[in-house]
Amino acid sequence: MKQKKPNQRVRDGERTVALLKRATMEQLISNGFAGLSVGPICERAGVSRGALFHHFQSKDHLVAASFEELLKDFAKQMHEIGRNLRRGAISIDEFVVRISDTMASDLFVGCMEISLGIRSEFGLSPLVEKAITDWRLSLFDFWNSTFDLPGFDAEDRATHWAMASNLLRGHAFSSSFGAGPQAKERLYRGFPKLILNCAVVRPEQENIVQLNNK
Amino acid sequence: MKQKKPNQRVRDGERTVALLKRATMEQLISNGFAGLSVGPICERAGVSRGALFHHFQSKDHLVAASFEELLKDFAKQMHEIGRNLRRGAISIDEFVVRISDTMASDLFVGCMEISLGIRSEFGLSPLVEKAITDWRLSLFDFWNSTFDLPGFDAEDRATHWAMASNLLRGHAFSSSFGAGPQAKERLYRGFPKLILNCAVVRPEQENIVQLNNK
DNA sequence: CTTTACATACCGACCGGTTGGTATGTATGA
DNA sequence: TCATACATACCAACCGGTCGGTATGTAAAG
Repeated sequence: MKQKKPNQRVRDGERTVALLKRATMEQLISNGFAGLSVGPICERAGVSRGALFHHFQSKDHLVAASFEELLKDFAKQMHEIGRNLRRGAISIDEFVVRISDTMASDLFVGCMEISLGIRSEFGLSPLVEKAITDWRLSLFDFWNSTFDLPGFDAEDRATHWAMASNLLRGHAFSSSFGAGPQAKERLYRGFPKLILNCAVVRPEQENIVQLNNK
Repeated sequence: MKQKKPNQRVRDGERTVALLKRATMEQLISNGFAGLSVGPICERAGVSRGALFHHFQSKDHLVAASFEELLKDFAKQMHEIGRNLRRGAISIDEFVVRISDTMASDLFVGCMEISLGIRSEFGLSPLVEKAITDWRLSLFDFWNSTFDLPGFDAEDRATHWAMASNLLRGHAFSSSFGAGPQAKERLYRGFPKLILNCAVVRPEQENIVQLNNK
């Protein structure tokens, strides 16, 4: 009988791992890659150092695992926004506001930190490589499944998404850098004009060819 | 007798300061903000710790001073490219290649590192604030003095530059992140189409209203 | 032209504190 | 009894920064 009585002592590996991953991303976002030390991470998670190194063979492995989850969350949010647009739940203007705000959120700060981090932390790089590739594909997939671009061939579509994502990335960067509130308004005006004038929202029913499953 | 025998000590303050600033930016670019320690910086510069702290009251002051120079170099390069376009020394296509390559260079990696760094290093932030503001103005100035945008009012122009710079920033970021070579080609195609189709290169003779002198 | 005095440039040992990682011990549950 | 989950104490390496002392340049005094 697996009666689930409330434990005093928490002895739950999965929970500890989840706490550690969440604490790692919080610490990364608030203190940067340079301030990403195991001490504060453990404190945040309410877990001892021993527990950390019991579940992860090194700090890099913890960081990589946490980052992977962050990327998944990120992609999930973008897909969700696209789905809402196709469902008609939000307008195009609202769509633009939401994707740019998502891009300019803490999630993306985390991505930037890691991206710069792996330039010098050679041990971390191979651990996150695959997650980043998957993430890129997933975002391209989001764009393709949200918009149709009549008359565009494959390379045109790739260029179109490259420009759209560059715009959002650049905005995200300057925005978490300390740009004024006008920056947002300008993106809300400029993005649809430059990027979406040739795009058509795919109808909800349309079945999309998935580029990568899962 | 003041014979100039081969000295152990060089004794040239300006030279030492310049060496330290250069070494700091090199170290920042190659090892990131997290790897920006005074030890390696001194080693690179061929100078002792004592000399460093003789000329700079803290590491943050050194970093700020170095960053300031990097931003000036950066802005100077952009202005130079704009001048070459107006002189007719380079084509529009060549112009696009050069500004996007400059944006995607090590100089910008340094900017990103510092930008993220000041999010958590509160001591550094006030030391670089002014330099960043000046840099922003200088780049906007570069854009305005290079292109005329017929029919655009002040806010339109600001939005236009915001989009152009966001595109370049986003490209720079993904490019130093590990994007493939197609990313460049796509920017070379997409940037003129989206951004420059409504812009006219100002003639060389035209006198430009300077937004900020120096 | 010397001698003396003093400011500046520089060196490298050293300090307290923090880092990622480990070795060891203990509570828990099957 | 025995593997697992976690805590604690500890380590060597490294961190930014300080300090006493030395080399060097300059300017006034003799």
